[in-house]
Amino acid sequence: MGRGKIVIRRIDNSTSRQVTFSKRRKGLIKKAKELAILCDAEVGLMIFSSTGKLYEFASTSMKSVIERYNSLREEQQQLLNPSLEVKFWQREAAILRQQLQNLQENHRQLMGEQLHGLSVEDLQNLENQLEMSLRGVRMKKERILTDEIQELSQRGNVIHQENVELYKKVNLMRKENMELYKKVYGTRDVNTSDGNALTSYCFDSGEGSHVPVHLRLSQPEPQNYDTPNRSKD
Amino acid sequence: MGRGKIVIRRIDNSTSRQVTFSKRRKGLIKKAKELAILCDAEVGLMIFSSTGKLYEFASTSMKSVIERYNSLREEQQQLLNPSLEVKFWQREAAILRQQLQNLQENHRQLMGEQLHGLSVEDLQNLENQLEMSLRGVRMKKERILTDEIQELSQRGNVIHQENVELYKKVNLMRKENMELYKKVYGTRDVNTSDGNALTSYCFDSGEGSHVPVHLRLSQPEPQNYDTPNRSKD
DNA sequence: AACTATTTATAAGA
DNA sequence: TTCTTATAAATAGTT
Repeated sequence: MGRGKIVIRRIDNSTSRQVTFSKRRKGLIKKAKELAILCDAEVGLMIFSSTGKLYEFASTSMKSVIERYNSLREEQQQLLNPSLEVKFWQREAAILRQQLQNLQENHRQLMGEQLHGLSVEDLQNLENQLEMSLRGVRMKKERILTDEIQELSQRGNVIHQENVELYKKVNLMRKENMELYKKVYGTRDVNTSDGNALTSYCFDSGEGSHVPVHLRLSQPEPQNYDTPNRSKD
Repeated sequence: MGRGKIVIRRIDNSTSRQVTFSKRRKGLIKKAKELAILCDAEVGLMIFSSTGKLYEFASTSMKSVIERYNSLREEQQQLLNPSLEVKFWQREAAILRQQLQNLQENHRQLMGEQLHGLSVEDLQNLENQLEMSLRGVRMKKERILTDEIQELSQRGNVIHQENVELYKKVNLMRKENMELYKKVYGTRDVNTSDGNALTSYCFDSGEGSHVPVHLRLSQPEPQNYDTPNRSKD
């Protein structure tokens, strides 16, 4: 991650070590912040430089982090206030914090935003009605859209069928034209004769290959589009 | 540092958040280790996941780091005599308990449980919230469907254009055929002559009018379906 | 959990 | 210390 690769081992040069400490400490704290924010974690970081200077970061407060840590590492309770009452409240707060976080998680998953000051007896009925009405609208709209897709597919198929029929006719007529042409001009080279009658032959044979390209119109696609729609819901 | 740039903000998706937590926690601890080794520093790192699980790193021992930290924060420790500390945690617990109750109430309301004393204003808020949560999914689905409709419309139009071109060719060839026919059979009535050459003429003139029917294929529809989507949300 | 295209961190140099 | 730049490393999105 720099001009050259380095081995992770104590930097002998004091100045270099100081510079690297400064850079990396900054980077480490930045990453600790990002982790706390991105992942909703509580992070505490304490760094003592080789000269004894303290640098710290805590997503909440170092006190809170240490208390929490100690409540999970009870043997270190002695480091702080040994009062039983303090312990009691620490544990209480830890439990509450845990419950709060669990509930927040659920709540966010449900709504994304917070609701305030609601408490009414018919709220459940109302919510159910609301959801049902929204569901109805949604289904209706989807029905319309999928119907339209089918309609379009069918129209496309019909038009394509006509396309195919027209090609057949063109080919048929070309053959007839050929024969009539021979009857008119005998075995003479067609390219050297009256161009007026020939333009249409060349026209057709030159472009005849580009229609079949569109033969597959909307036959497999409607199914393919449907599947992701459902899996995304 | 990844396939795309990200904004440092809580990751909404729980699975993504967990994966990212796992990756970045590992990276953060690695960097803490490196800093301690490279720069001869004493580092302590505590990470509580959003589910409350503790991950820690200490270059020496967490006990040592916390002791050192506390000894450097002694002035603050002294401010927190036992009685003050108890008050601190009582306050902490009270705040958390209040938050928890608020959240629990909201949660129940969302789930349609616990219902007492509903006001119209609260109801409106709830309705809006529910609608908002549904909006995202709905819009995404509709986007997919309307995209598919446009795709089908365009394909239909392309094929229709080919159809029109083919009709032009057929008419052109019919004219040429007519003239050639006259040259072969003179002014005799065409209907009494060799039927082989005639079938295609009748075929075309009989069906020439039904293609323009499909000209309007799905030109106004995509816009019409879009509008109600927005007004309904 | 592995893969890789990208972004980010940072070693070296000024 | 801070800036710059070439390069190593981390990691976001994907499979």
